[in-house]
Amino acid sequence: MSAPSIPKGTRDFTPVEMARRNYIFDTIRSVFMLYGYQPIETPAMENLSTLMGKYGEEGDKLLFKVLNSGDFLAGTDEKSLLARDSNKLLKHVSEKGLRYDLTVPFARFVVQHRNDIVFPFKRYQIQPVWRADRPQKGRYREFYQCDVDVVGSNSLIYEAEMARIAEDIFQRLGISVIIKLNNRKILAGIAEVIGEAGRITDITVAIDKLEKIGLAAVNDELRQKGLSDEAVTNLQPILKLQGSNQQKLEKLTAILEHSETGLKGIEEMKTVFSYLDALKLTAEVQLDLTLARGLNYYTGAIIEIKARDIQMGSISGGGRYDDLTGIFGMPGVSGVGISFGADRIYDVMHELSLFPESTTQTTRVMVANFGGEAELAGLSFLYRLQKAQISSEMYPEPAKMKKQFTYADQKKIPFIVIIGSEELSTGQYQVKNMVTGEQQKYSPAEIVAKLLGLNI
RNA sequence: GUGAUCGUAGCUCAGUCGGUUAGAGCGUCAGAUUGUGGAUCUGAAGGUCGCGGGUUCGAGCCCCGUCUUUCACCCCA
Repeated sequence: MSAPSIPKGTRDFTPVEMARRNYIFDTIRSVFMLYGYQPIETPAMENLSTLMGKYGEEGDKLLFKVLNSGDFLAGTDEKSLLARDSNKLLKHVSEKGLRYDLTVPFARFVVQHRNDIVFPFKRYQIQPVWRADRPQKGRYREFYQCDVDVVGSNSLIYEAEMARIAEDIFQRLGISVIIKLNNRKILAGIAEVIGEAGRITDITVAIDKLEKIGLAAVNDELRQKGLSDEAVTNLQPILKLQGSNQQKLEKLTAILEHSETGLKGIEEMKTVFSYLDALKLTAEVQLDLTLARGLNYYTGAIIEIKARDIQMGSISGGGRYDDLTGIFGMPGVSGVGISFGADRIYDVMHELSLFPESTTQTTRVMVANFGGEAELAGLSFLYRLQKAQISSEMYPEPAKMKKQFTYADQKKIPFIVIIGSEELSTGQYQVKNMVTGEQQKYSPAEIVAKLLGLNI
């Protein structure tokens, strides 16, 4: 039999890793709750009809599809079978898929539960998502997203709240970040004024690469996508836009003076900046026009967060979506949210050594096992410790002391209680502090009291 | 999806031009120490060289396929 394995891009997590992951999850969760968000969960699988077409063409390809159970070929027609036409075959053999993000399932959830929800609805959701991507640095096929969203309000206060939450979380985790902001309306306005209103996606995807491949290559790509030379020329001042956020907004106001949408986007951006000011944001916030984000449901603000001092994709991203619920038959409900990539945050913290040493929580007390009557007394005392809410365990057999102590040492258990024949006769148990090496005798009641008081 | 790349003991890695029985450090286990961990010393166990096929008298090493890892593109948390 060959060694067992797990699918490409998936991972096991050891107790040490889980302690660190939980540290991240706990931090994120407590901030979400602090800002008044409530948890929900949705199934790992959604109907394919819920997922398809929400993430762009590329997203559809990256969806994991689940084969129908039973005789999955029953509903297929011979023509597409013989033609090996996977696309046509798909809808007959698969009707479910693994969730690709948490935002679309959330929109579905809101529509389905609209009568039970108080709007504006503030929810958080921490669950894994799956993408059939090729794994690479910071990219997995199964990873956790931690989403906060609020639906049922157009208030730009929530845009600012997303940034506020992000800063709060990353401050607590000790990660220094840059918050990048943009607005789809500004992007739409740009497309409008250069005379290519229908090409927002191509334009944004191309200018998103500005930093990576440079101005010339972006222009080449734009022409290749079919933009006129004139449009590309008109785009240049926008691509070359520099200065402070305010200066950029002023220049943009002039450039977009004939685009109503564009001006609205600028107005929104200014309002968000004023809110951020009031919320005392201290992280660097950049107006970044190259920030586009491929997910095609965003309509207003776009937010993305990158860690400083490290080469890693964005560790958090989100934005405003005006009509995601409309796709599911509930129009006119606007939402805004942000997603934190727990696995990338882990990788950043690991590489920058930001985890506190004490994330691993283990047993606090081990009761040594001497067998016979001593074993029974040990068990009784063990239960007494556990009733007092002290995390404790007993060594399972009367092995050599060396072995029992080595076990406690390796598990970093800070205390050992020794109950042997001598202790049984005096009623005074030995307590060894594994950090200092000190050892003293106490009555059982004293031990419990001491451990509760020590709080180590 | 396209193009590269990696895989040898639990971990990190050596392994010459294709040549006998594949090595080291760390870790593990046992003992030195029969009621006391970390340090030291002694010893031991541990391998289908990712998997499958091929070339060869002979393959860890060469060739093909496959899986996995890492990386770039695409896209993204």
